[in-house]
Amino acid sequence: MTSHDSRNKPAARAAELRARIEDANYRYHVLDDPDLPDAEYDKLMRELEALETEHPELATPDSPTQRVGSTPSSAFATVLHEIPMLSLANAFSDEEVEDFVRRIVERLEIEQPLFSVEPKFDGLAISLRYEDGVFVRGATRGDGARGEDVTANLRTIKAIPLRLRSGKNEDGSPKPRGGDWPAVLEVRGEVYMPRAGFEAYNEKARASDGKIKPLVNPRNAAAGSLRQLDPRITAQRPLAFYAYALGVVEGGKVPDSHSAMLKKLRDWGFPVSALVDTARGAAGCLAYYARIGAQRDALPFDIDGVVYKLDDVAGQRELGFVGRTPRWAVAHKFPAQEQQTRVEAIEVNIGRTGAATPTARLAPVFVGGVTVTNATLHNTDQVARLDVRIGDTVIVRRAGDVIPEVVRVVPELRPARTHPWQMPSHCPICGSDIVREEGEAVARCTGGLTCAAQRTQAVFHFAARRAMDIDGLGERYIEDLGEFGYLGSVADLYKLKLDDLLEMKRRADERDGTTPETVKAGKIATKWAENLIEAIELSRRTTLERFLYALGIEHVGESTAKTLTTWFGDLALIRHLPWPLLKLVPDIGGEVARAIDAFFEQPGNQRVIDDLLARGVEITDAHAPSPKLGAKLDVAALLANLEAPKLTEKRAAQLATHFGTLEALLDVPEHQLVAAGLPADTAAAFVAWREDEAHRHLLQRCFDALHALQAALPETADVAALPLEGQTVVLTGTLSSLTRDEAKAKLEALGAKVAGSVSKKTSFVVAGEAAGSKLDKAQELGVEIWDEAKLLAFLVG
DNA sequence: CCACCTCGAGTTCC
DNA sequence: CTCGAGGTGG
Repeated sequence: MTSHDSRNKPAARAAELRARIEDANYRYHVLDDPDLPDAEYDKLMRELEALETEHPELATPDSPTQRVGSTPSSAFATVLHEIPMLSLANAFSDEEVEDFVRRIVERLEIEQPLFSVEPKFDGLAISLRYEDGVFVRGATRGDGARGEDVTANLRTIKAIPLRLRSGKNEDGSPKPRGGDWPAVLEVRGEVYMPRAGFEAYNEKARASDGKIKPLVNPRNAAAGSLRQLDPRITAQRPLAFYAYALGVVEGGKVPDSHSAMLKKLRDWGFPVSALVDTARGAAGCLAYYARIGAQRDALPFDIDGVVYKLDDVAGQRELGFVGRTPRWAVAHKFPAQEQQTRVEAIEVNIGRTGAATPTARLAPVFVGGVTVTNATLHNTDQVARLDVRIGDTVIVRRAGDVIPEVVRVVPELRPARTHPWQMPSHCPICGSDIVREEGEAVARCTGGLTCAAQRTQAVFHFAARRAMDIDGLGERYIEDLGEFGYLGSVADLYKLKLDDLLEMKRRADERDGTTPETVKAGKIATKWAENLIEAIELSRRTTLERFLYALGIEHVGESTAKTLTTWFGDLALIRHLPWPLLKLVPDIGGEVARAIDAFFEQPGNQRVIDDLLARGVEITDAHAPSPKLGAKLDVAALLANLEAPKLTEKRAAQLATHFGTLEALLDVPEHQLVAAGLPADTAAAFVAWREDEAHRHLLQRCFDALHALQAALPETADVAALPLEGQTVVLTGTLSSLTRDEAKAKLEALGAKVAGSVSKKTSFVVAGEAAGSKLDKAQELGVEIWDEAKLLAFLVG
């Protein structure tokens, strides 16, 4: 025996062991036909481990022993999906499926298209990347464009091959070394937890006396398991995997039909569901749906529908996408799971604006994978429509996959002596009147900020991530701070000291009779309070947009806050604008303008703003009003906005040209109005209107504000017109080098308005990969179309 | 005046 | 996510 041989002997044995183990995995997970008893498998694994320990140089990253790494990570890196991970359009009825098929028939001009059909697994979509046949990275779907790197956790799933098997020749003989896979291959599929594994795990959890927490349902279990920071925990979870799609493919060819591609994936070592099949036309798809639906409860895993994909890849390419969903595939969902339960109470929630929302408190019921105890009833009308009463038995369903809703009452199970539910006349929190305005769907508590519920919600909104972004200020803390008098208004947040928080906590603990954690820990645990103080401190520097949104003005959400910011630029101006002036701005109509005006007219609100500024809230992006505002500051338009009787746009224009300024109108005698060409009755009506003190005051405020704005307006000479000023742009398809949000922000920065749908007013459409109907529409209307390259060139130049 | 679109607000569960 | 309501354009 040569020394050469003795060096290679362990290496040869290791390779042999790996091949045996991989083959066993393949037979078990892919072929579903195990040939190696568990004990034997374990023995091989132990031998391989021993060998690799003895000869560390033999250990390779794709060895089966390397499935469980040992280093818990502290966070998951973000992975960009070069080819976005799709979301599918849903179909809930036969008609929708028929429509889907008809569209394909019409567009492709083919009869009876062939579909690759498969179950829709209820798990977690992931993407696996193989380079030269070796698994290098795996990521969650995330938002489709970017997900989280969960490679270490995915490695622990035995159904996921760490390296690809050689493909087969036509005659079934294995390909030579290296296989026929592309140099880079991304495989998409679903990680799921088989029901048996789920049950077994929970059995163990129940036996563990609470040491192991039971899993809620297989779907959440799969998602939760992949998000474990420590792969050793993931390794203990019974996870499996099915492949069903491809992502990036480089340096190699893949079959040109979906079904052939799935076969190929199987050869390469990926589990592909045995339930995948092909079907022709809508009828074939619906038959498949019925067939799978009948088996659903007996399947070893959860599914929530079936998926139909046009089998022919060339056809897929031709059909393209609408937004982020392909036109060549659809998910046919099983009907939402419905359950019966009892309404134990109907409670009223008070929102930030005082909106009183009835909520059904339900006997806990397991629907669609979660235990539901609450369901919103939206408003009084909805309760009346359903005639839900306390004590009723109702059918509950999870609408749109998430939000529980009461579908109907089961009348035959209604107990005796019930009566229709009525909105209480007084707020359950503060006792103020609950009033429903004429023609409105919502009833509101009139308590305003004297109502603890509204105050809490207002502060919660103020602190929200998209508002002032005070991290860690949750509802409970806000309630406690309010209860113990630390929060008269949101401005008091910026007065809080560490000691205040600790004192608040002490009193809350005392009230609840809980042992303060500060004592339990044996030392003073102040970290949370320090963090909160720090978060409040960080929130001080903010933008006008966030600040306005945070104030919680009725009808002013993120978008309107942005509109106000771009047009007026400066809080000092905005806080004194009368509503006729606000109304000059596009997208701000009478309702919104009045709401803003009314908010700032409240002295209490002005004081809160003063306090916020005095306590160090700093708006970092104040600027002069938009130069565009100059054109809007038109006396005629402003006059028309006053809504004085009979003062139509035409009359207003007449007055404006004749008198030039608003001031003149405050005292101009009636006969001069007539002399200016106004009909006698209009002039009289105007003078009468002007008599009213409130109206005079409004006029006064209007011209004060007009002057203030005109003074603040930048010199027109300075106006460097933004390149996309006045242009409306629509984005469609997927851009590869930047996200839609980023593209939107960049275009807006150049003055463009980014709209959602194409009309003849659209200046141009930016079409990314797989652009859909918006592109069609643009072509139809002859709207200019840019591709990504042109956009990038423009953004750079 | 109506149809369409966009925005705001409220909501559930882990 | 879904509903209601406000704003705008045809």
